[in-house]
Amino acid sequence: MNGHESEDLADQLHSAALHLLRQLRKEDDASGLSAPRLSALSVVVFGGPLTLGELARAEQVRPPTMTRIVTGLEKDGLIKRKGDPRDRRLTHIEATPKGHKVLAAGRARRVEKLASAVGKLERKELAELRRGVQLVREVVASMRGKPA
Amino acid sequence: MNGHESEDLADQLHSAALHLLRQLRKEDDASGLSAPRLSALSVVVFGGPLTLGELARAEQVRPPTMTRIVTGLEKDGLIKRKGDPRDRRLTHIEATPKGHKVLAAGRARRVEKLASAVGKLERKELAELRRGVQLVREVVASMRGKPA
DNA sequence: GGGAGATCGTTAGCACGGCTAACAATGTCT
DNA sequence: AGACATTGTTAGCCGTGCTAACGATCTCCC
Repeated sequence: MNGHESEDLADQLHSAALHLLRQLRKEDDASGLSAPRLSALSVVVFGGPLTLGELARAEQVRPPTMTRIVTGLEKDGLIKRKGDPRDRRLTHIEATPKGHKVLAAGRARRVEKLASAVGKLERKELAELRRGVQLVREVVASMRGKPA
Repeated sequence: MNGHESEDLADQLHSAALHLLRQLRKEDDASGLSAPRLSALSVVVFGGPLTLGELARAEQVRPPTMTRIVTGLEKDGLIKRKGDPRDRRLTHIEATPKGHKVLAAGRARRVEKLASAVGKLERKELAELRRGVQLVREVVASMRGKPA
């Protein structure tokens, strides 16, 4: 087994993700949204209305955590809670127009940042990066599958 | 400009990093160390003794934050503070034998996890992933260069 | 119908990590 | 010696993650 290679790769992946998020966080601060809130908002905007529990599972956090994230987003007027008439335990969550707008703005900001950071990358490298991201997604999915 | 591509890539990179870290955090929990602590310990172990300020810069956090991380690591007996006789403002930080051991163990654990997650990846994909990680590192470095 | 149990979301309370502001201690430089 | 800079710490705020416990609601089965 190529233990050494995997070992290095694990560490570098870990480190790269950590530092990338620290950088992106700074940028996303401009929208007044933390990474978890932005991520959750994104899911709500693109994933249509969904319940709090579904959102928690999608974001891989526990319900109490999602309750607070949602509360924060609602306080900012970015999303809205809606009760379900058929099952009154459920809370459906949907994005407000402002939510759509803020997400788009943050997206634009991040793109601008990434664009400058990616400026020196050749078209070919862009494709390689995209491929790498895809592989990371697969790895994460694989990890989720077999817990520990 | 290929705005659409960059936009998607930015989001996916963001999301992938976020979810990857959430998964790795669970694994690293087994060592009783959070991601920031583990990362800092790693720098100390491989980067030799260095001052708290240097460590803070390396980890891209503010000194007060690093003070607490270091305090936690010291309480666990993984690192040791050492005063500088020549400049008594400085605090040198070095890993204890236990620190080396714990880091190695966590590393092994993570490798095991990654190995299973990567099991379905072909050798070629491994190389692609490595390439992707390298590009992420460059992007992060580029971001650091031009702040905002 | 009615009670047992499952499910959903919330609240309470803990630990941690990020920040700024303010401070003491120390070093440096004029 | 005195003014200034640098280093690390403390205090205090906010956000994120968790578990435990709870109320409300739904379901299922007798």
